[in-house]
Amino acid sequence: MERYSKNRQAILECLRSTKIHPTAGWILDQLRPAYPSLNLATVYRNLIRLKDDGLIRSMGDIAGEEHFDGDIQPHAHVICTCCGKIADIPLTESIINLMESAGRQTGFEILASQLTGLCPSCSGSENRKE
Amino acid sequence: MERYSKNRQAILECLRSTKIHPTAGWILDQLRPAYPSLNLATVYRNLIRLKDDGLIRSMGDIAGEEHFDGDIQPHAHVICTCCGKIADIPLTESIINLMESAGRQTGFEILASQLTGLCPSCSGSENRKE
DNA sequence: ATGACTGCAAAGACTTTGCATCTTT
DNA sequence: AAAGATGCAAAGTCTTTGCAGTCAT
Repeated sequence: MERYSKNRQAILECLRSTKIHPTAGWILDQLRPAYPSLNLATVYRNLIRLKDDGLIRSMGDIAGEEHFDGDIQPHAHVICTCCGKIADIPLTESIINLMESAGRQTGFEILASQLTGLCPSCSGSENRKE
Repeated sequence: MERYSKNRQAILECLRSTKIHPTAGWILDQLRPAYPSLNLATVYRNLIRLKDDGLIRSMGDIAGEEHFDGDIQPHAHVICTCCGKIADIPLTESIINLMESAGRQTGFEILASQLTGLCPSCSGSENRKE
Protein backbone atom coordinates (compact mmCIF):
# COMPACT_ATOMS: atom_id res chain seq x y z
CA MET A 1 0.00 0.00 0.00
CA GLU A 2 1.54 3.29 1.04
CA ARG A 3 5.08 3.33 -0.21
CA TYR A 4 7.82 5.90 -0.13
CA SER A 5 8.28 7.94 -3.26
CA LYS A 6 10.97 10.51 -3.73
CA ASN A 7 8.82 12.32 -6.27
CA ARG A 8 5.82 12.54 -4.01
CA GLN A 9 7.93 13.76 -1.15
CA ALA A 10 9.49 16.44 -3.33
CA ILE A 11 6.10 17.58 -4.57
CA LEU A 12 4.77 17.85 -1.05
CA GLU A 13 7.78 19.80 0.12
CA CYS A 14 7.61 22.07 -2.88
CA LEU A 15 4.01 22.83 -2.10
CA ARG A 16 4.71 23.41 1.56
CA SER A 17 7.60 25.73 0.95
CA THR A 18 5.85 28.23 -1.28
CA LYS A 19 3.36 30.90 -0.48
CA ILE A 20 1.91 30.98 -3.94
CA HIS A 21 -0.77 28.48 -4.76
CA PRO A 22 0.74 26.63 -7.64
CA THR A 23 -0.48 24.51 -10.50
CA ALA A 24 0.87 21.12 -11.51
CA GLY A 25 2.89 22.73 -14.26
CA TRP A 26 4.54 25.22 -11.93
CA ILE A 27 5.52 22.45 -9.56
CA LEU A 28 7.03 20.50 -12.41
CA ASP A 29 9.06 23.51 -13.47
CA GLN A 30 10.37 23.94 -9.96
CA LEU A 31 11.39 20.32 -9.57
CA ARG A 32 12.74 19.65 -13.03
CA PRO A 33 16.25 20.89 -12.25
CA ALA A 34 16.58 18.46 -9.38
CA TYR A 35 14.46 15.70 -10.93
CA PRO A 36 15.12 15.86 -14.65
CA SER A 37 13.06 12.81 -15.47
CA LEU A 38 10.01 13.91 -13.51
CA ASN A 39 6.91 13.81 -15.62
CA LEU A 40 3.80 15.95 -15.59
CA ALA A 41 1.60 12.87 -15.33
CA THR A 42 3.46 11.87 -12.21
CA VAL A 43 2.94 15.29 -10.72
CA TYR A 44 -0.77 15.09 -11.40
CA ARG A 45 -1.02 11.59 -9.98
CA ASN A 46 0.78 12.55 -6.82
CA LEU A 47 -1.20 15.71 -6.35
CA ILE A 48 -4.38 13.67 -6.50
CA ARG A 49 -2.88 11.24 -4.06
CA LEU A 50 -1.71 13.90 -1.62
CA LYS A 51 -5.09 15.55 -1.83
CA ASP A 52 -6.90 12.31 -1.12
CA ASP A 53 -4.56 11.69 1.77
CA GLY A 54 -5.43 15.11 3.14
CA LEU A 55 -1.85 16.37 3.04
CA ILE A 56 -2.59 19.17 0.62
CA ARG A 57 -5.71 20.92 -0.54
CA SER A 58 -7.00 21.88 -3.93
CA MET A 59 -8.26 25.38 -4.49
CA GLY A 60 -10.16 24.23 -7.54
CA ASP A 61 -9.71 25.48 -11.04
CA ILE A 62 -8.75 29.10 -11.29
CA ALA A 63 -8.41 30.63 -14.73
CA GLY A 64 -8.50 27.17 -16.25
CA GLU A 65 -5.94 25.44 -14.09
CA GLU A 66 -6.20 23.62 -10.82
CA HIS A 67 -4.30 25.28 -8.01
CA PHE A 68 -3.03 23.53 -4.91
CA ASP A 69 -2.26 24.69 -1.44
CA GLY A 70 0.19 23.10 0.95
CA ASP A 71 -1.48 24.79 3.88
CA ILE A 72 -4.31 22.56 5.03
CA GLN A 73 -5.42 24.73 7.89
CA PRO A 74 -8.74 26.43 7.23
CA HIS A 75 -7.96 29.82 5.79
CA ALA A 76 -9.16 32.35 3.29
CA HIS A 77 -8.21 33.60 -0.14
CA VAL A 78 -9.10 36.45 -2.40
CA ILE A 79 -9.05 35.52 -6.06
CA CYS A 80 -9.13 37.73 -9.11
CA THR A 81 -11.60 36.30 -11.59
CA CYS A 82 -9.93 38.21 -14.37
CA CYS A 83 -6.24 37.33 -14.11
CA GLY A 84 -6.31 34.56 -11.54
CA LYS A 85 -4.21 36.40 -8.99
CA ILE A 86 -4.53 34.97 -5.50
CA ALA A 87 -4.05 36.77 -2.23
CA ASP A 88 -4.25 35.36 1.24
CA ILE A 89 -6.29 37.09 3.84
CA PRO A 90 -5.83 36.55 7.55
CA LEU A 91 -8.45 34.26 9.01
CA THR A 92 -10.32 36.65 11.21
CA GLU A 93 -12.91 35.67 13.72
CA SER A 94 -15.63 37.08 11.51
CA ILE A 95 -14.63 34.75 8.72
CA ILE A 96 -14.59 31.81 11.07
CA ASN A 97 -18.02 32.71 12.29
CA LEU A 98 -19.23 33.06 8.77
CA MET A 99 -17.87 29.69 7.77
CA GLU A 100 -19.42 28.08 10.78
CA SER A 101 -22.82 29.62 10.32
CA ALA A 102 -22.84 28.82 6.62
CA GLY A 103 -21.92 25.28 7.49
CA ARG A 104 -24.79 25.00 9.91
CA GLN A 105 -27.21 26.48 7.39
CA THR A 106 -26.25 24.27 4.50
CA GLY A 107 -25.01 21.11 6.14
CA PHE A 108 -21.71 21.52 4.33
CA GLU A 109 -18.39 21.01 6.00
CA ILE A 110 -16.84 24.35 5.12
CA LEU A 111 -13.10 24.21 4.63
CA ALA A 112 -12.16 27.42 2.92
CA SER A 113 -13.42 30.84 2.05
CA GLN A 114 -12.72 32.22 -1.37
CA LEU A 115 -13.69 35.77 -2.01
CA THR A 116 -13.70 36.52 -5.69
CA GLY A 117 -13.55 39.78 -7.52
CA LEU A 118 -11.17 41.98 -9.41
CA CYS A 119 -7.65 42.75 -8.31
CA PRO A 120 -6.43 46.36 -8.41
CA SER A 121 -4.89 45.97 -11.87
CA CYS A 122 -7.91 44.28 -13.40
CA SER A 123 -10.46 46.40 -11.66
CA GLY A 124 -9.86 49.36 -13.91
CA SER A 125 -9.43 47.63 -17.22
CA GLU A 126 -11.76 44.66 -17.10
CA ASN A 127 -14.91 46.38 -16.01
CA ARG A 128 -15.19 47.99 -19.38
CA LYS A 129 -13.06 45.53 -21.26
CA GLU A 130 -13.16 47.50 -24.47
CA MET B 1 -21.17 47.18 -33.00
CA GLU B 2 -23.74 45.85 -30.59
CA ARG B 3 -26.33 44.03 -32.61
CA TYR B 4 -29.38 42.06 -31.66
CA SER B 5 -29.01 38.31 -31.57
CA LYS B 6 -31.79 35.90 -30.87
CA ASN B 7 -29.31 33.38 -29.55
CA ARG B 8 -27.68 35.76 -27.15
CA GLN B 9 -31.04 36.91 -25.86
CA ALA B 10 -32.14 33.33 -25.31
CA ILE B 11 -28.95 32.48 -23.47
CA LEU B 12 -29.32 35.47 -21.21
CA GLU B 13 -32.93 34.65 -20.43
CA CYS B 14 -32.09 31.04 -19.81
CA LEU B 15 -29.47 32.08 -17.33
CA ARG B 16 -31.75 34.54 -15.62
CA SER B 17 -34.60 32.12 -15.28
CA THR B 18 -32.76 29.36 -13.48
CA LYS B 19 -31.58 29.11 -9.94
CA ILE B 20 -28.90 26.60 -10.71
CA HIS B 21 -25.58 27.94 -11.88
CA PRO B 22 -25.24 26.30 -15.23
CA THR B 23 -22.46 25.41 -17.60
CA ALA B 24 -22.37 26.15 -21.31
CA GLY B 25 -23.39 22.59 -22.04
CA TRP B 26 -26.42 22.73 -19.79
CA ILE B 27 -27.58 25.94 -21.42
CA LEU B 28 -27.23 24.36 -24.84
CA ASP B 29 -29.31 21.40 -23.73
CA GLN B 30 -32.03 23.71 -22.49
CA LEU B 31 -32.18 25.75 -25.65
CA ARG B 32 -31.75 23.01 -28.23
CA PRO B 33 -35.45 22.15 -28.42
CA ALA B 34 -36.33 25.73 -29.30
CA TYR B 35 -33.14 26.49 -31.23
CA PRO B 36 -32.21 23.25 -32.96
CA SER B 37 -29.29 24.71 -34.86
CA LEU B 38 -27.74 26.38 -31.83
CA ASN B 39 -24.12 25.45 -31.48
CA LEU B 40 -21.95 25.02 -28.42
CA ALA B 41 -19.36 27.41 -29.82
CA THR B 42 -22.04 30.06 -30.11
CA VAL B 43 -23.06 29.50 -26.54
CA TYR B 44 -19.49 29.91 -25.39
CA ARG B 45 -18.98 33.02 -27.48
CA ASN B 46 -22.10 34.64 -26.16
CA LEU B 47 -21.35 33.74 -22.57
CA ILE B 48 -18.00 35.48 -22.91
CA ARG B 49 -19.72 38.44 -24.46
CA LEU B 50 -22.43 38.66 -21.80
CA LYS B 51 -19.81 38.36 -19.13
CA ASP B 52 -17.72 41.14 -20.62
CA ASP B 53 -20.81 43.26 -20.89
CA GLY B 54 -21.48 42.68 -17.21
CA LEU B 55 -24.87 41.09 -17.81
CA ILE B 56 -23.92 37.79 -16.28
CA ARG B 57 -21.16 36.60 -14.02
CA SER B 58 -18.85 33.64 -14.13
CA MET B 59 -18.39 31.57 -11.03
CA GLY B 60 -15.17 30.17 -12.39
CA ASP B 61 -14.39 26.57 -13.10
CA ILE B 62 -16.02 24.16 -10.73
CA ALA B 63 -15.25 20.50 -11.11
CA GLY B 64 -13.69 21.18 -14.47
CA GLU B 65 -16.42 23.29 -16.02
CA GLU B 66 -17.10 26.97 -15.99
CA HIS B 67 -20.35 27.88 -14.28
CA PHE B 68 -22.32 31.03 -14.92
CA ASP B 69 -24.73 33.03 -12.87
CA GLY B 70 -27.47 35.26 -14.18
CA ASP B 71 -27.67 37.06 -10.88
CA ILE B 72 -25.11 39.84 -10.95
CA GLN B 73 -25.89 41.19 -7.53
CA PRO B 74 -23.16 40.48 -4.99
CA HIS B 75 -24.09 37.27 -3.27
CA ALA B 76 -22.62 34.15 -1.77
CA HIS B 77 -22.29 30.49 -2.64
CA VAL B 78 -21.24 27.31 -0.95
CA ILE B 79 -19.50 24.88 -3.27
CA CYS B 80 -18.67 21.25 -2.76
CA THR B 81 -15.11 20.64 -3.88
CA CYS B 82 -15.84 16.97 -4.25
CA CYS B 83 -18.96 16.78 -6.45
CA GLY B 84 -19.34 20.39 -7.52
CA LYS B 85 -22.70 20.91 -5.88
CA ILE B 86 -23.55 24.58 -5.40
CA ALA B 87 -25.80 26.07 -2.76
CA ASP B 88 -26.75 29.68 -2.33
CA ILE B 89 -26.51 31.28 1.02
CA PRO B 90 -28.36 34.42 1.95
CA LEU B 91 -26.20 37.49 1.86
CA THR B 92 -26.10 38.38 5.50
CA GLU B 93 -24.70 41.54 6.89
CA SER B 94 -21.73 39.66 8.25
CA ILE B 95 -20.83 38.47 4.80
CA ILE B 96 -21.16 41.96 3.40
CA ASN B 97 -18.92 43.28 6.12
CA LEU B 98 -16.44 40.55 5.45
CA MET B 99 -16.37 41.28 1.75
CA GLU B 100 -15.91 44.96 2.40
CA SER B 101 -13.15 44.57 4.89
CA ALA B 102 -11.34 42.05 2.71
CA GLY B 103 -11.66 44.48 -0.15
CA ARG B 104 -10.13 47.26 1.88
CA GLN B 105 -7.31 45.01 3.04
CA THR B 106 -6.37 43.69 -0.37
CA GLY B 107 -7.40 46.45 -2.72
CA PHE B 108 -9.59 43.97 -4.58
CA GLU B 109 -13.07 44.79 -5.72
CA ILE B 110 -14.83 41.86 -4.08
CA LEU B 111 -17.85 40.67 -6.01
CA ALA B 112 -18.70 37.29 -4.56
CA SER B 113 -18.03 35.00 -1.68
CA GLN B 114 -17.51 31.33 -2.34
CA LEU B 115 -17.23 29.10 0.63
CA THR B 116 -15.84 25.73 -0.32
CA GLY B 117 -16.00 22.45 1.46
CA LEU B 118 -17.79 19.15 1.39
CA CYS B 119 -21.52 18.76 0.95
CA PRO B 120 -23.40 16.39 3.25
CA SER B 121 -23.16 13.47 0.82
CA CYS B 122 -19.47 13.90 0.12
CA SER B 123 -18.51 14.74 3.66
CA GLY B 124 -18.79 11.18 4.86
CA SER B 125 -17.32 9.36 1.91
CA GLU B 126 -14.65 11.66 0.61
CA ASN B 127 -12.79 12.35 3.79
CA ARG B 128 -11.41 8.88 3.79
CA LYS B 129 -11.76 8.19 0.12
CA GLU B 130 -10.66 4.60 0.34
C1' DA C 1 9.59 -11.34 -5.86
C1' DT C 2 5.56 -8.29 -5.51
C1' DG C 3 3.05 -4.55 -6.01
C1' DA C 4 3.41 0.40 -6.04
C1' DC C 5 5.38 4.15 -8.77
C1' DT C 6 7.00 6.23 -13.04
C1' DG C 7 7.73 7.86 -17.84
C1' DC C 8 5.90 8.19 -22.16
C1' DA C 9 2.43 8.61 -25.35
C1' DA C 10 -2.27 8.39 -26.37
C1' DA C 11 -6.78 9.60 -25.13
C1' DG C 12 -10.29 12.74 -22.82
C1' DA C 13 -12.95 16.85 -21.50
C1' DC C 14 -13.83 21.42 -21.97
C1' DT C 15 -13.01 25.66 -24.49
C1' DT C 16 -11.38 28.55 -28.25
C1' DT C 17 -10.52 29.71 -33.04
C1' DG C 18 -10.65 29.92 -38.33
C1' DC C 19 -13.49 30.49 -41.97
C1' DA C 20 -17.30 30.59 -45.05
C1' DT C 21 -22.13 31.68 -44.62
C1' DC C 22 -26.11 33.86 -42.83
C1' DT C 23 -28.39 38.03 -40.27
C1' DT C 24 -29.30 42.39 -38.56
C1' DT C 25 -29.14 47.12 -39.50
C1' DA D 1 -24.03 46.39 -48.72
C1' DA D 2 -21.44 46.20 -44.32
C1' DA D 3 -20.33 44.36 -40.13
C1' DG D 4 -21.59 41.38 -36.61
C1' DA D 5 -23.22 36.62 -35.46
C1' DT D 6 -23.36 31.66 -36.42
C1' DG D 7 -22.34 26.73 -37.54
C1' DC D 8 -19.07 23.47 -38.24
C1' DA D 9 -14.83 21.44 -37.72
C1' DA D 10 -10.21 21.85 -36.37
C1' DA D 11 -7.04 23.19 -32.96
C1' DG D 12 -5.77 24.24 -27.98
C1' DT D 13 -5.31 23.51 -22.89
C1' DC D 14 -5.19 21.12 -19.08
C1' DT D 15 -5.84 16.55 -17.10
C1' DT D 16 -6.34 11.54 -17.05
C1' DT D 17 -5.31 6.85 -18.51
C1' DG D 18 -2.96 2.55 -20.49
C1' DC D 19 1.08 0.07 -20.41
C1' DA D 20 5.50 -1.63 -19.91
C1' DG D 21 9.54 -0.85 -17.26
C1' DT D 22 11.47 0.52 -12.55
C1' DC D 23 11.89 0.86 -7.64
C1' DA D 24 10.86 0.24 -2.67
C1' DT D 25 9.80 -3.23 0.58
